[in-house]
Amino acid sequence: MSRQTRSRSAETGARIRAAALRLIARDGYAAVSMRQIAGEVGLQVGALYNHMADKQSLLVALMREHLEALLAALEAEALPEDPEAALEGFVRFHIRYHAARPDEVFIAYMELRNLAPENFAGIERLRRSYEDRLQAVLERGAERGVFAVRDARVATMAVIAMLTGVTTWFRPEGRLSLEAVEAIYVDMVRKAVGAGRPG
Amino acid sequence: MSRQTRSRSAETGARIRAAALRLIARDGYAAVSMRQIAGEVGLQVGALYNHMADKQSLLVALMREHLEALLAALEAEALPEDPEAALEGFVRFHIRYHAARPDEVFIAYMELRNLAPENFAGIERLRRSYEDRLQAVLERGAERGVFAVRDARVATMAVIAMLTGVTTWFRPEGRLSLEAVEAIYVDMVRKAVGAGRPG
DNA sequence: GTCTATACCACGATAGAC
DNA sequence: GTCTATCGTGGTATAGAC
Repeated sequence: MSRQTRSRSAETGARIRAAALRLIARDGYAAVSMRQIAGEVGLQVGALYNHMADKQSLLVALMREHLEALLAALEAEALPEDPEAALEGFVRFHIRYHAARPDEVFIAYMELRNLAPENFAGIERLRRSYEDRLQAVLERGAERGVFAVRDARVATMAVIAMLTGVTTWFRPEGRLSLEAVEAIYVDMVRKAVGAGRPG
Repeated sequence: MSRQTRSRSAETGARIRAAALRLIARDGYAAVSMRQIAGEVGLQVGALYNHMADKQSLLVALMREHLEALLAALEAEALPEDPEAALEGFVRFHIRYHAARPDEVFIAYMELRNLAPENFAGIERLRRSYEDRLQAVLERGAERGVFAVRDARVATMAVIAMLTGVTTWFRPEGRLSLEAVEAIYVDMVRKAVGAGRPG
């Protein structure tokens, strides 16, 4: 009854977000209409507004869900304490997680400008919190003298940009397996931050 | 006369593209209306169509102009033949050129999905041609044994993603000067591709 | 919670006077 | 080459019946 109603409603909301995710990743937030999303789910436009306040909050929900899941997954990874091992773990995790979710990644990076300022701030905080995990690894390695990093913040941004870039060209059916790509990036990132060098 | 008319017309076209560049970089192609662009230039909507066939060809013109200028500027740079020197030259050039043109860069990377397929192909060819300049440097270095690169194509994509990422956070009034940022990236990129190591 | 119907507005693009 | 005016379409969001 009430439980069934609630669960059915929650399910519809999830189906709406799933459809919106796919459409927005393909065409962009501004180019996707509420009518399109409704059609994809088999609803009329008006029914969407039983599940969200407006179009903007739909976008916010997609980004927030993605970033919170990303953070939770990184937590679950439980990176080792050793900086070199933690760095390799982070690189492999980031590539694997992002390559598996190209739609979410695309939206979270490209649709930031469509967020109202108050929403932008919250999303940026989540992203920053993710970046800070990598930065902490680099700083720990630098302190211990196992990494040679001139500026941990810049190195963090450089590594994340490099890794996220994989989603723009990687195709599962392509020349290289994901495992092979991970290995190449682990190698490049390790070298970039001066890991494994004679002290 | 006819010359004046032509030059005035060309100038209006340039002002339209400049306004469109700024607006599209800020709000996205789909979110910017022809009316907005016209208003910015001080024209009525209809007048825009004296200078372009439609909205799509405006976007194509912006991207094409950017990528052609980028390629020409790289040519003008005349990278040295020595791989290590050429790599440093490319890194500094790419960061400097892109940091100075955030609007163009943003559009060229983010609005690809708004291109009709036939336009997409041409734009992608230009981008690929730019990437190939870096790839050639990496391959030459690898052949001579001065770089340690497992896969030149992947390394190319990794380096470009890393460098272009600078535009997402760099601010001239920020903590680091552009010169300082360049130096940090030269260092990281050199290490990432194994330059300057004992043979 | 979904439906039909609609309010209200903005869109890209074009026509024709000047 | 720019203007005014308009066509035809589709946008977000809401109202009220069921």
